[in-house]
Amino acid sequence: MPELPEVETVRAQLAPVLTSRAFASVEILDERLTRPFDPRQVAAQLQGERVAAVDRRGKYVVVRFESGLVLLVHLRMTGSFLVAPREELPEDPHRRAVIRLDNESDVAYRDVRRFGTWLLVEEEDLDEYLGARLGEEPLGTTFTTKQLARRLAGRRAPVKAALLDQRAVAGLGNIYADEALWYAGIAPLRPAGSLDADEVAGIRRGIRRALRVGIDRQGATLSDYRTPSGARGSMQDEFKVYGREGEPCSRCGTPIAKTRVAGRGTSYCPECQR
DNA sequence: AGGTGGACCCGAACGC
DNA sequence: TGCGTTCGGGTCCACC
Repeated sequence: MPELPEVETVRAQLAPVLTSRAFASVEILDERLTRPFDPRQVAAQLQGERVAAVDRRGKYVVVRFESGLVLLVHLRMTGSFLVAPREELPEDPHRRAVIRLDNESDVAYRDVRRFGTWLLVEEEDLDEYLGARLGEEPLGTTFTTKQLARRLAGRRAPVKAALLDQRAVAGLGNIYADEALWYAGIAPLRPAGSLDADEVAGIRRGIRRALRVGIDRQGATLSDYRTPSGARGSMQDEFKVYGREGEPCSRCGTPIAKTRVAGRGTSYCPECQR
């Protein structure tokens, strides 16, 4: 599933393809993608726009145009891009949109489960939109132990649930939350507000470590995820707990356990996560 | 107010 | 073999 490392990999591959190019034409094939807005109108607004930059915030891909228009893409669970030379995109029943650039490239957007979204906003409204939904960037300088502690203080929810709240820290999903808690040696069911300063510091380090490893490996490919060049990530080979139920913990040898936290499948080591 | 659980989707995995 | 059922995952929203 695309979490921060997967989205960052997508951003990094799309940036050189899109930057300074204009959208010659845009075709949106699924009305859900732009809901509640009319896909024909969104496509018309995008046509002719020239890309100034491709950024990322949390799990959003942020395509900035020279005009000040911004396209916010959220891949949700199965969204992906594929870049191909003009007219060479393969057949794909799950294709939801096609961008034809003003050079020799086409960019397809596919999404099996159709949860992904494209939203147009004006640059002046961007910070308000993202600020209402997202906390700090976990790999940025403003993501401090003190800042994270403030976000967790007083919360009775399990720390795993708190880390999945994008307003606490932006970009973690089910997989990297579990990985981060394993690195930190903290049990996922611990009430978020019960953690002391050292434990919060450990979680901050665990988050950054899990995400950095994920970016290094170009994300994790479980079933659908591909980078825009069609490649698979290899983070799944580095998982410490996710999907490793019954296998020995690489730190202490205890079999990895699985439970449910806040309605999510949650993998952890029952021995060395306290 | 803060926490939980359902809805949205659909392919894969599972059970009979 | 073939069918029906369950599951999962990010976010929003209704409900407690």
